[in-house]
Amino acid sequence: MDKRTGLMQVAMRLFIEQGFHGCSVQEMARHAGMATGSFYRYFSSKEELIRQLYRNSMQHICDIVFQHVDLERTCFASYRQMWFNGCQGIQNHADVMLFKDLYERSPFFSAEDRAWTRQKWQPLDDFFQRGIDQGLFRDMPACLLGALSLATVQCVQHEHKFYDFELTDSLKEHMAEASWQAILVSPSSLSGREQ
Amino acid sequence: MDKRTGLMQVAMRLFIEQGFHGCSVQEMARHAGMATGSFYRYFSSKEELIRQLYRNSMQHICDIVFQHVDLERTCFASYRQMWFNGCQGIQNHADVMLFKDLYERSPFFSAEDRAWTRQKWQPLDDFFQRGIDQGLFRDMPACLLGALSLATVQCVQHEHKFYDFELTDSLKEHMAEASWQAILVSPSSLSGREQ
Amino acid sequence: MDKRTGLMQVAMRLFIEQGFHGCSVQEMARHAGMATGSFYRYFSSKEELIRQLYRNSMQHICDIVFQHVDLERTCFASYRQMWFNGCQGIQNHADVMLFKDLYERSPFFSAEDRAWTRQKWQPLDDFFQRGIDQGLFRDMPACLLGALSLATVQCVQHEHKFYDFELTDSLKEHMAEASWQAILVSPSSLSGREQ
Amino acid sequence: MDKRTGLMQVAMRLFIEQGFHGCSVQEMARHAGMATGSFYRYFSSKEELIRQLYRNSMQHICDIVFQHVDLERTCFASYRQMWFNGCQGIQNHADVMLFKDLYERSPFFSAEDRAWTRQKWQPLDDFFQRGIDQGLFRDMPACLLGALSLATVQCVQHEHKFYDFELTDSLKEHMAEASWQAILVSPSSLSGREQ
DNA sequence: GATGAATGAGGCTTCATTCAT
DNA sequence: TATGAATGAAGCCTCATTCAT
Repeated sequence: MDKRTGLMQVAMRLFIEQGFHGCSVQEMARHAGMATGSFYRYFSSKEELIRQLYRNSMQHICDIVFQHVDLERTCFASYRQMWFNGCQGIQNHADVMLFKDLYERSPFFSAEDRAWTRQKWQPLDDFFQRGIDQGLFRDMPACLLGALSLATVQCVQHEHKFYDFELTDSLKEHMAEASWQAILVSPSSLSGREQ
Repeated sequence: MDKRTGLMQVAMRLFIEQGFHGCSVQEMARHAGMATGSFYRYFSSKEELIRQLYRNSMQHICDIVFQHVDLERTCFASYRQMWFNGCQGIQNHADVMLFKDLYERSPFFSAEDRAWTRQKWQPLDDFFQRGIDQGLFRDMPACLLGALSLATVQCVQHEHKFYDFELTDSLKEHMAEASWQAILVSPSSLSGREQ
Repeated sequence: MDKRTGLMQVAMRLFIEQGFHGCSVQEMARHAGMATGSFYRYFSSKEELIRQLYRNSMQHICDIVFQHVDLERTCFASYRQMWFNGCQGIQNHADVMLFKDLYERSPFFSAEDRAWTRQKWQPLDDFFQRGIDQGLFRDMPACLLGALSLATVQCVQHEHKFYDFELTDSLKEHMAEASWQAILVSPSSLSGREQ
Repeated sequence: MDKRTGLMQVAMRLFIEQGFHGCSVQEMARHAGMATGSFYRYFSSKEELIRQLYRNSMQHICDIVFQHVDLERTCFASYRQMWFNGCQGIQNHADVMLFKDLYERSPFFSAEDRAWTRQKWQPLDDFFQRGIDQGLFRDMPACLLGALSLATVQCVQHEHKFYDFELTDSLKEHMAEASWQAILVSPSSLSGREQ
C-alpha cells in the first residue's frame, strides 16, 4: 500500500481517537513506519493532511451513499438504497464518517470547505427538491428534508457512543421506512414507492 | 456576574470557534478580564473547566428540552413541546448545543460522561419506551426512536453550517409534525394527538 | 503558641519532607492556620523565613550539644556529654538537625552563614585545640578532629535513612567511646578520662 | 563528547551550585549548547535526569572507593585504601560526592533509591560484618561502623564549606589511621594491620 | 529519497508577593 | 490586623517544522 495512503489511514484513526492535537506528526510518522521528516514528503503540513483527509472522507461518503442509486428517480427505492448505503458506512467505514463529523465541528472547517461540501451533496438536494416540486415531499428547504431523513444515519452512529445495539437488516429496513415517512406530504401513502 | 461564570461563557464560545486546543488558558483569562494565574482559582485545570462545561451544557440542554413537558403523557403534544424547546435551544442557546456536540466527539468524552449523559436522557428513553409498549411507536430500541425524531434538531443545527434558512414558527411546526410521523407505527394517524 | 513559631515549625517540617521549593507560602500558611497574606506579617519573604529557620536551628543544635557540658575541661566526660546530647538531637529534635543539613547544602547557604556558624562552633574548636595543645588529641586542624568525632552524629542520623536500628543507651555509650578513640593521640589510653 | 554526558555534567554542577529548582531546563540546555527542546531527546524529564545523575554518581563513588581494594581481606590496608580513595573523591570528583549528598536529602530520594544504594554498599557492610565476626571491630550494626569510620570522609568534605585546609598526604594518612582506631575493639593494637 | 536530531515558540501550571476590603 | 483574591513572571514540557547527513 502507498505510504501516503498508510499515513492518511493512520492519521484518521488517531485523530478520531485523540483529537487533532492529541496526535503529533511524530506519532503519525512512527505509526506509519517512517521517519518524522518523511511526513513532509507527502504533505506540506499537518494541516494539509487534515484538509485532504476531510475532502477524501467526504468524497468517500458521497461515493458510498450514492452507490447504485438513481438519484433522478425520486422514489422510496432510491431513498432506501441511500439509507442502506449510509448504514454500510456506519458499519464498514465508521472512521470516515466519524472523521467528517470531527472535522466539520473543528476550526479547520472553512467557508471553502462548506462550499465544496454543499456542491458534493447537490445531487441529494436536487433529489429532495424534485420531490417537493412533485408534491411528494413536504415543502421546506431541501436541506431540512435531509436533516429529517437521511441525516439521521449520523444520529444513529452517534447513539452508538451511548447505547449498544446491533444494526440488523430488519432494523435498517424499519428505520429506512420510518425516516421516509417523516418527509412525505402524506405519510403512509404509498406515494413514491415502487408499485 | 460571577467571574467563574464569565470564564465559562468565554471559554465555551472560544472552544466552539477555535477548538479545545486553539484556545489557551491565557486567552480565556484575558477575554474574561483576569490574569492568567487567576484562572486556576476557579478551575483546577483547563480540562476540569472543559468537563464542567459539558456537564453544565448537557444539564442546560435537558432543562430546556424538558421544560413544560409532561413526559408521562406519551402524545404528540409532549413531543411537539420538546421539539419547540429544542429549536429554542438552537436559536437562543446555540453555544450550549454546539459545545455538547464538540465535546462528545472529543477525546475528553469518557465512559463516565457516557453513563452520566444516558441517565440524564432516561426520561426521554422512558417516553419512547412507553410509546412502544402502547403500540404507538415503532418497535425498535428507544434510542433509535430518538435518533429518528428529536435528535434531528441537532441535524438541523448542523445544516445551518452549510445552508442559510430561517427557523420560522411554521417551519418548526412543520418539522415537529414531520419527525413525529417517522416514529409512529401508523403514520398519518391521529394517534397520540390530542383530539 | 506563637503564630510565628507555629509557622516556623510547620515550615521546617514541610521543607524537610518536600524541599524548599516543594512547599509554597500558601501551603505553609494553610498548615499554620492562617491566610496567605498573613505570612508576610511575620516574615518579609519566604527566603527570610528560611534563613531564620537556619539560624534558629543552628542555635538550637548548639544549645543542645553544649548543654551541661563544661567545654573548658578537655576530657572524655565532656566529649561523652556532647555525644549524648547529639544523640538526643537525633532522637528528639530530628527536624532541626535535618533542616540544618538541608540548608547547608542549598544555595541559600551564604558566606555570611558560614561565618556565623563557625563562630557558633568556636567553643568546640577551642575544645579540640586545647586537646591538641595538651598532647591529648591528634595534631590536625581542629575542624577535622570534629569531622572524625562529633560530626559522626550526623552520619548516624543519615544512616537512619538507609538502615533501621535503635539508638539504645548502650549503643550510644559504645559509639561515644569509639569516636573518642579516633582523635586520641594514644588510643585506648585512659588519658582524658575521668579517673 | 556525548551531548547527553555533557548535559549531565552541566546539570550536576548547576544543581550543586543552585539547587534542583534553581536551575531550569532552559539554563541547562543553554549551558550544554543546545535548544530547550533538545533536552528532552536525552531525558524524558528533568526528574529523570536528576535520578540518573544520582545513580551514576553513586555508582561512580562506589567505583572510586572500592578501587584496588580487596574487600575480602578485613585489615587496615584495605580500609586505608578506601580512605585514600574517598579522599581522592573529595579532591578530584567533588561534584559527584556533593551531588549524592544533595540528592539524598531531597524529596527525590525514594525508597527504591534507598534499596538500590544499600545494595551498592553491601560489600562494605560485609567487610565490617566480617571484622565484627573476627572480633576485630566493635560489635554494633555494620552501618554504624561505617558512620564512625569511612563516612567521615563526607564530614571532611562538608567541613571544607566552613574551613580552609589542605588535604595533604600526611593528613590523609593521619585521618585514615585515626578513623580506623574508632572501630577497633582494642584501639592502638596492631590488629588488622599488616605486619 | 529518507532519516531523525535539532529548534524554539507556545501551552499549561505554579507560586511568591501585593493589596483592597 | 487579617484575609484571600489577584497578579504575572517563570518553569516544565510538547510539537510542527527544518535540515545536515
